[in-house]
Amino acid sequence: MLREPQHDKRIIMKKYDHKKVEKKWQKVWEKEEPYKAEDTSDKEKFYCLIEFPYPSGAGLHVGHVRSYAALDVMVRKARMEGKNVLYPIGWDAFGLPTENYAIKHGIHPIEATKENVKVFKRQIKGLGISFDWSREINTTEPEYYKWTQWIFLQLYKKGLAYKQEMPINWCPSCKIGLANEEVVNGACERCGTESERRNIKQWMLKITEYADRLIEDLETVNYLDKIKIQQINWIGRSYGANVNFKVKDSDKQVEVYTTRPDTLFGATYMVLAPEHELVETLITEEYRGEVYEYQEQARHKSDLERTELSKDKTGVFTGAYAINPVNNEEIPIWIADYVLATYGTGAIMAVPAHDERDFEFAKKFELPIHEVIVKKFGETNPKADRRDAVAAVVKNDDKVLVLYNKKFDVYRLPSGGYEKGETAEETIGREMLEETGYDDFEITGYLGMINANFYLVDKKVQREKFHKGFLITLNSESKAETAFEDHEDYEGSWCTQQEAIEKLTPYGGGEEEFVRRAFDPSLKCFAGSEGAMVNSDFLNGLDVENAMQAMNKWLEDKGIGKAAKSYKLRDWVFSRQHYWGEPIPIVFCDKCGEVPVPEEQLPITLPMVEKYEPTDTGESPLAAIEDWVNTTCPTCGGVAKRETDTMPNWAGSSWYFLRYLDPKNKKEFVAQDKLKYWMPVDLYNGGMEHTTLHLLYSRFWNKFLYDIGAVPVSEPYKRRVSHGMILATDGEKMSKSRGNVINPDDVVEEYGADVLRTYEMFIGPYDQSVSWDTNGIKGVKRFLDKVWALQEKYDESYTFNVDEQPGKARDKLLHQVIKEVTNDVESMKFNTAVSSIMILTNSLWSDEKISKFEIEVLLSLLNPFAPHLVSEITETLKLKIEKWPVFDPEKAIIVTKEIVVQVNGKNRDKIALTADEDKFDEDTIKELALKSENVKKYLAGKEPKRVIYIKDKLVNIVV
RNA sequence: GGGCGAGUGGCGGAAUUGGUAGACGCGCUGGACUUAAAAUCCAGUGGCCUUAACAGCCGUGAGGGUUCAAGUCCCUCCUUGCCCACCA
Repeated sequence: MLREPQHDKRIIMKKYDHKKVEKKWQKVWEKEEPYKAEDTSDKEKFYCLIEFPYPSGAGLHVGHVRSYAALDVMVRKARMEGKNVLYPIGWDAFGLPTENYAIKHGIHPIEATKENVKVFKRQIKGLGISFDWSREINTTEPEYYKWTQWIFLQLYKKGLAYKQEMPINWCPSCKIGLANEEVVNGACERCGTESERRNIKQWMLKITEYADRLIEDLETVNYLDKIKIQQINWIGRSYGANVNFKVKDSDKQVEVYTTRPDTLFGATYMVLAPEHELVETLITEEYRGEVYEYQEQARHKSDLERTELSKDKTGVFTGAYAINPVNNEEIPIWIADYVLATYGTGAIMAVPAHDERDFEFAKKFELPIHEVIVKKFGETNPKADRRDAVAAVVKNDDKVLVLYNKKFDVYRLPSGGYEKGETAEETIGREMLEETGYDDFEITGYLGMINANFYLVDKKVQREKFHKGFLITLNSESKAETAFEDHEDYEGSWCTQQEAIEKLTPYGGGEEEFVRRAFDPSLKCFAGSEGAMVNSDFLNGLDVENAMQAMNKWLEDKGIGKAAKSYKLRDWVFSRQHYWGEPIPIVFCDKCGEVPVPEEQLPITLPMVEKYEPTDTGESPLAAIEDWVNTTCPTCGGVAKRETDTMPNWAGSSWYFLRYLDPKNKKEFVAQDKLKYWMPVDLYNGGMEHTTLHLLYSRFWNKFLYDIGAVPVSEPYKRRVSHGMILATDGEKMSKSRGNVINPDDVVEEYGADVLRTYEMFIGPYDQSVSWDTNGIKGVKRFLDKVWALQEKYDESYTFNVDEQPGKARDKLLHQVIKEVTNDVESMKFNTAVSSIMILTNSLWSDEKISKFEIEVLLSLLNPFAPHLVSEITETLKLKIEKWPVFDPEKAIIVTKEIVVQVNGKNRDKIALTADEDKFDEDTIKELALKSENVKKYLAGKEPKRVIYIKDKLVNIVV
């Protein structure tokens, strides 16, 4: 018998020549510019923004490719869906790396930037990313930074830009100011000399004025949760109160900021930051020497040292006392570097009983600790019998003594109430002896007070107990013989921390808290919100929230303080003493003072200079260019000098998304009609490292521009997403020094841009970091080769029958894949999108002929990922794939062909559904399931209790 | 110390959000083609038991819990990544 020849599926067609094909299509796109956005249109707009790159000498990184390609997939799909797409690109080129490169190689930063941009541009174009190149911008071109300077002037006019003395990091050897990132382990990155702090007058922008809106408006945008949370934490808003403390024997006052005004009765000392301006006027003669010495030390400590030594508190007494306004107690005023000059008022009231830092400080310097808030267990009951009591945590290395009451089956600590005239210590000593019998012990610690509200089973009363805990250490196992007389019901046992907590908790007396505190001393300064006030006069018995309100009201009534907010966010230091940045458009005139440059004189261009090194004085190199610095005053025409500081490189990137809309406009920074059409940005992708600085700065600038009526929306970005890093094959960060860098040029050369793009989409979840896998890329190449080879199977005249199998199944698959790819691309799950296209490809591969519909669907879906290859096949086969395919929801429903039958949740059988599957209803399927031989075996004659049916999925029989 | 995540085969990772765990890809094994290799094609591939098949048992960091049913929800713990870090 003649066997039918098996059809040969090997790729015998001429191999796909990526070099030729990709170059060809890149030329076509260069010439025809199909990716130009229309300035205005009736079409729905889609503004898709990628963080523009810093054109460094290192060239494009595979990490750039990941996000550029991802958004390229989204915009190519959007275009196929008929949207007017804006996907622009530009260069964020001001900044230190280029300046350092220029200094090192003697090349002007302008030239260096040009070179780097050229490389980046060639690389990006070689990837076939569909940027609208007609809108390319560069932050270092005067036509661009003219408007950066213009925005600065607007900020200045509104009082949001001001000059102030600020400490900067200073390298005494290089004689330059250092950016934070240039200080490595407290030393200059370049020469290794230890850096110092110097005060220099700096331009500042009042971003703190926008802090509340920067938090609140996050509710109106769609950012990843982790991005929102990071921004909120960075801004760090807290609510509390400012309180004025009078200084004893003086007319001076010290204002402190606290988030816990409710604990004011527990303030037993006060601490000022060493830099606090009042320190000088407060110190008494006796302590002057010590204070000065401490201040001097603090000045030389870098931030790093200050935090590294965070556990070990340091400080000195000033000799002065303040008066606690609530109880008129005299409290000593100290200075310590654990208090930051830049946060709050630079001074605190210390409540050592309820703040861990204050607690450590108080322990070290033996300052008093007053408990004013106790942790609460159970709900307060007004009818409860109120008692004061003490409890003992008898602890040896890692075990504590727990008593068991046989009669009532409860566990307790040795404890009891006071007898007349007893101190707490005497009570605990007596109870120890009575309940445990031990007679050779010491009190080695106090564990604080708790407030327990519970039903006492042994006495049958509702009780509210104010309970003090003491840590007890046994000196020996010695026991008194008579002790157990009254307590024969008790039996002691040694328990681990966990055992003790588990045993004591059911009792309801909260004694387990003492055990926790015995093992973790930091818990002693309880400061939670579930507490009750004690030792606090008019606050006693209140919960924390009410106590805070009551205290705030009291402070306001007495004029001593008032409710206040504070932020971790500081104003933005906007000056740099460097050459390669936008000159700040301000002039200093002897007569008129600080004068803004009139708008019509913009841009203030950077002069060409020979040397870019900062000067010995810490001024920008611009200070040395006399014919640039010396100018005339715009107001009086007299002699004046230009500001020589430049802007940080965050400046240009704070508004570039606006300039893309109208990059060549000479009259305005952007025309209003274009802003109205395009803003806000629909999708903005960037690295997590820019979440706190760039993202916050640009939101701030946009809000400011909105306030002055220059832009139409308050929030610039509708949706913000973030890509994960691409790590080297060893799982480490790619770096030159490790020698593990993958250069995209090499990959494009060997495999082609389409393979690189598709591989990076397939490599893993877009928002997670992934390691490069040299083998993985081969799999993607095979996949694209297979698509290429499918051309051979294409038969224009072939169609398949959708009413009969297998045509029906194929039709279903096509719709399912369209659905999955459509949804996955929208939710940026590119890896599973590629996987779905692979499944379709494999399915088509097993057929001898492919219809027009099939190949068009495949190529349409693949086009955003591998546009060169798809364009080439489309042209060769004379196909049309201009539109994104649409799925039929009916057909795209995934119905499994089998129903799983479980017995007690374990898979036991499957029921195959035949062609007329629609006929099967619930009862039929349940019946079929019960008839199954295998099911019968497991039922073993028993009657099923319940039969659960999940449509099209499974039957579970419960016995 | 605080905040946010993550833990699934030999590897990268899927899982319609509580319903057949391991899609897709890599790697590996066997076969076809070849003088041979590469490339390509076909088949298999979580572990254990088994010559093999059938069947079975185990299995999503560990331990408990909720449920007819848990990778998915709840509690405790372990490991790990990133960001911030004396913020009163």
